[in-house]
Amino acid sequence: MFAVLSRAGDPDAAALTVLDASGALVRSEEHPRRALPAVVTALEADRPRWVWDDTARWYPPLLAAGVRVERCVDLRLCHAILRNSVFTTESSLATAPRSTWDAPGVGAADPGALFDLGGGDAEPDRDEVLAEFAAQQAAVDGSPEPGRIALLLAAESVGALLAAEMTHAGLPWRADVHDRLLSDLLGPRPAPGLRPARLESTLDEVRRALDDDTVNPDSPAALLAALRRAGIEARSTRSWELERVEHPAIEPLLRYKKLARLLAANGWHWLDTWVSGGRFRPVFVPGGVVTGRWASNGGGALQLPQHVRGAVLADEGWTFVVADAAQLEPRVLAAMAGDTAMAKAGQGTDLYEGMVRSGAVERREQAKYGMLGAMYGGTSGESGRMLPRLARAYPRAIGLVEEAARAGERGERVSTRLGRSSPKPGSEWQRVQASAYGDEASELDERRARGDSRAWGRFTRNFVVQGTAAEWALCWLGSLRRRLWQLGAGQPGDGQLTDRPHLVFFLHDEVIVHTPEHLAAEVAQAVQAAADEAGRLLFGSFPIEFRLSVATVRSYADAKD
DNA sequence: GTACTGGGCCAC
DNA sequence: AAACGTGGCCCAGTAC
Repeated sequence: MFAVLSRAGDPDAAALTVLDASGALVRSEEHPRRALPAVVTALEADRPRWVWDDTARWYPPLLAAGVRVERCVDLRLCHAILRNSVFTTESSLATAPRSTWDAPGVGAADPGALFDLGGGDAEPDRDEVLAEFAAQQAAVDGSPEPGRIALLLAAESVGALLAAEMTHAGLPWRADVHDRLLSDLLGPRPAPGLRPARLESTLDEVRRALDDDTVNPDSPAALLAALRRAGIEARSTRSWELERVEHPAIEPLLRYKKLARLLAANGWHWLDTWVSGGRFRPVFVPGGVVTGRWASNGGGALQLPQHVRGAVLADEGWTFVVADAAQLEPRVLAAMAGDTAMAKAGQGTDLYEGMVRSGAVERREQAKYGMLGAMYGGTSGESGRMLPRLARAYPRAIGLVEEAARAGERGERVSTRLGRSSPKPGSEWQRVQASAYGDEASELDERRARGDSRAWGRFTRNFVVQGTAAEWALCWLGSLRRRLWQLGAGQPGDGQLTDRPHLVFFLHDEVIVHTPEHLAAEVAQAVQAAADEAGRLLFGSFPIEFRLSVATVRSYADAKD
């Protein structure tokens, strides 16, 4: 059963259209928007799949009213997948001209879209939503891989629910602890426009050592000039480069850079802007990255530095279960390539250790950097040296990424396990390639074409692995979400999402669950069970293990080993 | 004032 | 070890 929500004639009302499992109309009605929480709650008992144009439009007001739904179809996210997938190229959805369904959705709109009045912010009406839903079902039904695509659409959609739920719940964040942490490192909070005391005194040290009492180290150009005047032959002011320079100014300068970065990125201003009511509420953007990873808006949720994680503290009587998937990408690669040797190396152990034990390489670091290089397209250093040995030991896994790279170099699309496909390279790329084959092609043209071609190959090489890992992660999230909700049932006050164990953070291969303390052990089991389920959903009976490192901690800072 | 770019650094 | 994938976001500097 499907329950379709859309715009009604009256802007203060919404249209509800109920379809049976075959898509036949059951009933159609209109409700005032303020009545939606009650209407949705009543219908949710029948476990419909809610169908709407954009989860970020419909779900937050429901959550604010205390209403959680079990499942949905996010038509905009699904459209983006079907539009581009090599599994649905023949569908009328994929061959139709671009429409408002191809525009970024609510909350994901780029600033340039402000002038695009036909953009994704315009709410489609009932007929438009029903037509799009039908077109999507037809695209799936006509696909050579309907099962995979359908799973991907379901996973993408449950991700959209979860993204809204995590923003709603927020990541517990103790502003007082954060403030103390900043004061300890930087000195007390200064008046606006002034540097904190510790930063100021560190700056003095730098200036004295450079014999330059005005240099601003926040300006790379000015800093580089000052370093040169002091006899330091640096090509840039990057920390990793400066680390190798012997000069009394370097140590305080590196210390200054660390402190300045902390202040700028996660200082008091960040705290004022992004933390309120004891919660940090980033906006997650499902499907925001071409590979299918999530992006985020506001507060830099993709880059919470280790320094400040001590401020992430569970509520009284609650705790965190923090889990991350160990060596997720190489495990995903092993499974998608059907590389039983690599899969076996990861059984019951750290994958890289297993690769050492199997004799492929001597040291864990070699396995790690070798695999990272193989998945990113690295050629230099340790990773480049290890590639031939890895290719001998794991020909199927390495062969898969090499093949993806060659396809990208030719300008072809590649796909993930479930059928998310890479975009075609842009017209400029095509032009550069074509120019290298022209009669008057210069050596420069050829070099540029070769460079662009390899760069696109590195993108497609990484796309298949990163994108399939993102699919695994979505399945993991979806399964975990369901398990957590069930775990919390029957607890006193289990009506609200945040009364039960619930997800509060997700980053590529890592989750944080906020849970009442007495349920922590069951949550930890659920997290692993969900990982196992995700593995089966993507790879069936292929013997790949998805190992997690799971920590039950009151502070996020204590989660890393 | 706003828009944009390059340098730099954080995360996975 | 340092150039090799995906992001967000800060600052300085420049153009308008």
